[in-house]
Amino acid sequence: MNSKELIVNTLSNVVPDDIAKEQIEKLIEKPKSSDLGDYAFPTFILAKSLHKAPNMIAKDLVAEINQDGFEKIVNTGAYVNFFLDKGEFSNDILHTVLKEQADYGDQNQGKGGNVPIDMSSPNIAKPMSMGHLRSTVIGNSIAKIISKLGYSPIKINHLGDWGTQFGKLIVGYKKWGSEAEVEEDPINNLLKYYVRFHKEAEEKPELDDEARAWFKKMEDGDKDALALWTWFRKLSLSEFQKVYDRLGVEFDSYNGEAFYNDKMDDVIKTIQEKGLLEESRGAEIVDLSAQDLSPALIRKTDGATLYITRDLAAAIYRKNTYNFVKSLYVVGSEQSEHFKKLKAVLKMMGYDWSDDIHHIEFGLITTNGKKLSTRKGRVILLENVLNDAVDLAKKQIEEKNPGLENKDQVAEDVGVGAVIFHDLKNERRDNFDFNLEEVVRFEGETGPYVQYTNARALSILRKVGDVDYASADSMSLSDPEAWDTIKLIQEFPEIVSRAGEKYEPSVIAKYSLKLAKSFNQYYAHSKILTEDDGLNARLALVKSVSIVLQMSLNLLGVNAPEEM
RNA sequence: GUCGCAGUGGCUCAGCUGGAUAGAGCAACGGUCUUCUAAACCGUAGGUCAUGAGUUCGAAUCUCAUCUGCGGCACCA
Repeated sequence: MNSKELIVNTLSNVVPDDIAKEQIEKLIEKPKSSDLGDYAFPTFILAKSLHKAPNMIAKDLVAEINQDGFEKIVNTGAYVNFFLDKGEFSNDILHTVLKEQADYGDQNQGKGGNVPIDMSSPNIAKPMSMGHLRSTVIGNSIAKIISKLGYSPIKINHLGDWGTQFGKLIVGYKKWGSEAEVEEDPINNLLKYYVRFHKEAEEKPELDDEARAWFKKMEDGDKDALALWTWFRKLSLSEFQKVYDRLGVEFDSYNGEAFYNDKMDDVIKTIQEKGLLEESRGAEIVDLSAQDLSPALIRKTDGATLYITRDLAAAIYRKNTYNFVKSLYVVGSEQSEHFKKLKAVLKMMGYDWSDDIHHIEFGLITTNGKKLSTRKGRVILLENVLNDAVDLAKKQIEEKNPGLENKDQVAEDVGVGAVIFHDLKNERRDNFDFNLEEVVRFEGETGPYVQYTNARALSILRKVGDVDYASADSMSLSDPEAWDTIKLIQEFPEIVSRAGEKYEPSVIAKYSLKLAKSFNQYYAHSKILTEDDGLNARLALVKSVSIVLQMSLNLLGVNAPEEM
């Protein structure tokens, strides 16, 4: 019986019969402050039926209640406050964590079901920006979280490797570029052509016609055009790979837009067969006015397909290939309309599984309050941000721990970790204005703070050497200084499932900060390494904290250096 | 115009399905390293939770309206 069940049972013996156990369980809450106990039962709802003031009810309940198994049960105002037996509780939880280790918190609500996650999806020949970072790290973290909940995530990098921008790129390259230049620094030089193209096209609209012509050649299978496309794609991909390596992200599929080129005719045919395709203003659409949405443009006036056509093909392909239980798209919230349409069209096509598609939207990153724009050259290069962060981390190490052995690796872990953590710390939907100083901050509520806490815990464990605390019979720890930390460790499984249900890595990030803070407080106020009866239990606590902190960081995709 | 998202101390944000005096972190000020890593810890100061109604025993949390900001709104993705 867990502690909550114990409380429900205890209460149900003294509360009027018309209040069901489930109802009691729903009413039980956690007080804001530990001084008020570990759980509380508000008595307001009993006031009417008992014709008594809530304060009196709480007092009477406490007088009647059986206190066995608790440290104490008292009333404060209208609340009945429960204080758990610290020794027993800590003994249970610490044993569990030390036994299960990295499996602690594992759950099986997913039952192995496949969950494709559309994430990252940078555009070929453009640098990865902070926006792509968001999609990448959020998707990666969600993959790890749902994997712990028993799902099988499939990480798909839906590369932007097709479209009219390649026509522009080819024009730009032919006019202003050279092979040597591109080989030397592919992304930046390709970007240079792209930005210049847009600048010059403002004056010379005929450039746009040229670009369209080149893209048409690509679609028609022209050898020269496709050779250039293949080359750009290959160079870009290997540049992207460098960033993914640093972020520790791997993909199960790189099927991007081009992959669906030969799969769209079938989709359009099906839409037509179901009688959904209409002509409007020279284009072919699916009318969605019944769903209060603007029409889905399936084919342009010139016969070319569009974004949604491709996404329909992709959605169907993924259902056929993976037979998913859910299909996730980690894409900015400015596209929420698009996903509503996508789901609506699928539904109209008779695919009920469209309900299993979820748009995991996130807020956009701005600079000085303005949206980033590749075309205007207003980008924040992810690589620069990572480099700056790592440099700063290196500097900190030189200052604070100059004797550290693998400084460069640790600087990489800390710098990159700070950037990832910063991105995941807040709710996904929040917009944020990019501020380098804030992103690479190492103090306070940051990734490095959590990493540092873990490193200190590990340092203690290194110091004790061969004390066999892990197999000790008793890990009973009634030290009030340690109590908040113990309770937080116990909460971890609940936190993981909440993060999974909401597709919200910030739940994990916030939790890791709370646990780190709580442990740092304990650390600052208690001497852990003293020879007394409590040593085993304290070491078990330190070990448990480090296990859970490392797991939390891991779920976020952040490394946890042993020393820093 | 319309739809969506948001509005909490100087700044950045927590606040779970409504509940006990609204919490953190930065920044400011003041303390704590001969003792387990001071990337830490402790303290002080700072908020009529955008505004106005409503529901409720009880609202930052739910409903409606208003204001402000951001984003989307047919041939980009």
